[in-house]
Amino acid sequence: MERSNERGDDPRAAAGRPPTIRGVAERAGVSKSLVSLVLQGSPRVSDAKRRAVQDAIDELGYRPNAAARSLVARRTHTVGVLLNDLRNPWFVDLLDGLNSVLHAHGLRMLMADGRLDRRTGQDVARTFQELRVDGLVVVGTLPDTDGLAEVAERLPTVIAGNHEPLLPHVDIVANDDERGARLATEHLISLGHRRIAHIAGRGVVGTLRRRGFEAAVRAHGLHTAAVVESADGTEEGGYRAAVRLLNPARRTERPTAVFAFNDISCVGALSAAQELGLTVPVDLSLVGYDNTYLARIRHLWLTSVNNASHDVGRRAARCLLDRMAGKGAPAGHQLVAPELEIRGSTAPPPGAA
Amino acid sequence: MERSNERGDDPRAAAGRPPTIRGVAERAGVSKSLVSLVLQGSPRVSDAKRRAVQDAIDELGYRPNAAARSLVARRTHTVGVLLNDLRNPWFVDLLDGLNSVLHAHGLRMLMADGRLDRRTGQDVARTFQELRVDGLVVVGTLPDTDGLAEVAERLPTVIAGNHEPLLPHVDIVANDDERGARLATEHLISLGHRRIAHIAGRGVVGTLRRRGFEAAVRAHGLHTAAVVESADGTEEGGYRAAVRLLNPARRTERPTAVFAFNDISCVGALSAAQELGLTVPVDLSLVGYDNTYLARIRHLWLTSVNNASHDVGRRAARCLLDRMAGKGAPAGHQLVAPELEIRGSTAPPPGAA
DNA sequence: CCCGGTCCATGGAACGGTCCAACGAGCGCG
DNA sequence: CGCGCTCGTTGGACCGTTCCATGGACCGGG
Repeated sequence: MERSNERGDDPRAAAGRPPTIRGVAERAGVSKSLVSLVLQGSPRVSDAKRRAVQDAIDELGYRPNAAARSLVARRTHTVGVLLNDLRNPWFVDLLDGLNSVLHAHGLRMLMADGRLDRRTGQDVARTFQELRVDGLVVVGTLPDTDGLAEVAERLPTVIAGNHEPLLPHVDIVANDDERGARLATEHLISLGHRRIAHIAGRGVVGTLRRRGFEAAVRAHGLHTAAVVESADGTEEGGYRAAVRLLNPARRTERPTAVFAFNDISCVGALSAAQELGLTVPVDLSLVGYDNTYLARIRHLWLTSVNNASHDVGRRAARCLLDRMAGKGAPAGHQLVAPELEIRGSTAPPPGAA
Repeated sequence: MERSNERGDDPRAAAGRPPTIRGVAERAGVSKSLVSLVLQGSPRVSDAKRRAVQDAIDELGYRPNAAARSLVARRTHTVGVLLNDLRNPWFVDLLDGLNSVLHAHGLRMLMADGRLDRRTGQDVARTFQELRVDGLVVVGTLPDTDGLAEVAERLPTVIAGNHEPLLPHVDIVANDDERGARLATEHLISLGHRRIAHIAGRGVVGTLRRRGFEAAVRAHGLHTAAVVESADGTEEGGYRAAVRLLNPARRTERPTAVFAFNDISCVGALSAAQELGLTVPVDLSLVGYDNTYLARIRHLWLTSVNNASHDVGRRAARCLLDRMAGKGAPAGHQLVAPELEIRGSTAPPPGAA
């Protein structure tokens, strides 16, 4: 088929409005019902008419109107994904996992940025509710929990990569942060470290990772030498916490290893170490969390806990599919086992044999 | 209002389906037309009835159905944003800029990941067309250009942060990559560097940045000492290109400065320098592009070209608004002036006075 | 030849909103 | 007192689909 840029003879431009199913029907010389059948791929249509309809669709450049369709079908085949904090790209693998499963079930994903909620006063969850998406996936931490609670009453909802809020019929899928933190800490202990510090993060995830750290040091009788500094999960926060921890004034008590809340604050700690003249991993070992591409950068090459995002995404998708199928199960809480990814930022402590 | 978890007495759960405008009307003892008027904030409604309707809406938890609404109004007040490569978060500021302007005009943004096009065979642009979004913004490079051409014939479309494809009625807004590359290169030249290399990237953006580099070195008569290595815009690619450039075998000819296609490949070059025993910026100066948060990490602290993403986003939004207003102007091509952000990865060359 | 069944095809009633024409009440004015 | 105007409110048409009930053509069997 030739395509022309001149508006005149292009049948697609004939009407000011986009072509409808009636236009297609008229052009193909059939009823709109038949066109509808062709669109659904019904087998009870003769080949001749099917072809005629298909040709008309192509010639007009017809696209079904999702609004009209979902109005009567009462399904949109669309899942809303609420993202937050696009700057911290730990969720990218999670989205891949989500999409692979959802797409296999004929669902498409639309994303919205939850950060904008606060910034501009729009309620993104509400937008998805008005669009009548078939389901909702909340990725990570959400600023506004009240709005979500209301929406989740009506819409199959799953929270992925975070452990809160706990809501009546909302499943939670995340990596086992406490276990991941234990893995990281035990790795340091097994290398021979005795004075280990933790740079903590905020929220439930922060609490869990801190708890895992504390459990591990306690289990090995190292809790008296363990320190925890609070931070906010940013590079700046990690830097400042590390400066406090590595303060040269109390040199003898300085930790030989630091487990940070996430990769980005771990990088902050790395900078602090460098400024204080400490070489990583010779003088100081560092472990991050999330195994983002930051950790994989050669120049940083951080040992980090892989939070199994892809798997979390896939499982979240399956939970959502179950909910959408109408199984009114009580809210579940799935934990996926994280794994430690050992790279160049950890080694035995300075005085080790 | 008390909220209960028991389904029995919650009026919201009365019907299996979500409440409609008729349900609200019935409960408020008015006609559905009046409810509609209240929803639009019409002034020709008595206060008493307005309150009654508002109460009914709250009690039922009513949310207007966007599908029904857009069907008759023939507007969705929604703009589709096609993202690509979520792993490279240079576009985050761009989205902020976009959103600020679009939201001020009563439009909401929905995002979709274009990478999925190829991976799973879904056509995301088509999805937006079926949803009848009012406009489309393409952010960055798109895998499938044919599909876009077709959609752009029907939908007001703007490309942001990339210079292609060139389509009949599609505006392009991006930073002036050629100029940014000149800025970066001239900064190195003014520091005293004479042997300067460029790690090139792919696509039109890659070509433009390379062209800017070449123009600058030529203008200063340094083109005979200039080298260009091809790469793919990844850390790995930057690393490999840098290894080739800094090869110790031809030590005397080694460049004293490298301008990389983007921050991430610049980080790759940084790693290569480190491995070869070169100290940045003492032995080697590095400049990146995009001024992502990578460049701002203390431990990296790269001099980088700020691509003015926020501004690009705002301008793209304005272009789209103009197109949506029906001004059938020919495709425009706006360039926003980038600025150099000088940090710690650049200094005078080793032998400088 | 008529009847029942199969196979394609069709008209029309939803779906949940918006918007327009129309309508009654109340009021001021001639 | 009646006319016209404004104000607040309402019924109904319509948007573009899906789906259901129905219709006609054709065929084989009684």
